Amino acid sequence: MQTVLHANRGGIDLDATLGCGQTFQWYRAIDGGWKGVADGAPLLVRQEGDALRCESPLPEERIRRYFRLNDDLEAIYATFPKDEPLRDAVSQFRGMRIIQQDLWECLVSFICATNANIPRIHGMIAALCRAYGAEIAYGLHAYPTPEALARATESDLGALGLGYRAAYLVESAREVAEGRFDLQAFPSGDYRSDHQRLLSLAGVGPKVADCVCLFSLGWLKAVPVDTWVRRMVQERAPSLKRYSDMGDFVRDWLGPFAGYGQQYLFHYERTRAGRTC
DNA sequence: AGCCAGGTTGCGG
DNA sequence: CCGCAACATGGC
Repeated sequence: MQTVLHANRGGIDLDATLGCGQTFQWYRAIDGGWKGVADGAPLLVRQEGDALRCESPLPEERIRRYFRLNDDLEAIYATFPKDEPLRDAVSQFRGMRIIQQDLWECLVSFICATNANIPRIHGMIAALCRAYGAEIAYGLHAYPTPEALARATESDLGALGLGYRAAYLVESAREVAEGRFDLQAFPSGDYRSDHQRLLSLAGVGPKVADCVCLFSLGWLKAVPVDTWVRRMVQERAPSLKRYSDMGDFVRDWLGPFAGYGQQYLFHYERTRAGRTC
């Protein structure tokens, strides 16, 4: 079915939202829109001003939640510091929204994302979905379920070019498929608790756990400290070394929506450095 | 060609 | 707790 969904204050910048490195299985459609998978279902979406024209079997509320269309971006921007890099980033990508992805999809994405660049992450996940994900529309594959990946072997996934991530993915898939790790327990209501529990999965360290907290669990204060964020922190606080200290520094710097601010800075720095994907 | 990439792990101090 | 090397591979 087709629907038009209007974004809350701040509008929507769909290209930035889908292209800023928080999700990796969206493709530009011929009409200038995007096609992809949201919560396991196919979704065609095109921006029309401050609204999204969508075609999907998903109910409207699921799509609104996926794109966080109810977030009041103007209110969030108002909490940001007046620092120059962030002001530039916000003016350049006004309307970019943190999205709220399915937990397992998000885990798969960011376990694969470790120590790889964004174009390569696209390729790895595309190969994974083609090989192990159900075809849910013409040419469009869903993410593989935990059960499907649990049946694979490390060398099966290695053949897809995942490198050492293959072993982590199979191990974590088995933890979930065999009931030792309960996805339904998230979110718990406490950011620290969610973050710590995610660390027990193979291939999930503090940074991946923060990506999941921010991009799936809705913890807008979660700050994934990757190489780009680390560089920005070390320009301002060269003495900081520990992951948790750098995260706390960014939360202190950017405020209660630090995860949102971090994403604007991340995308700004990366595109400024010449990256286009 | 060589460095870098949305890091994590397992080791020794 | 800390620092550090190994890890597998492709993009640029």
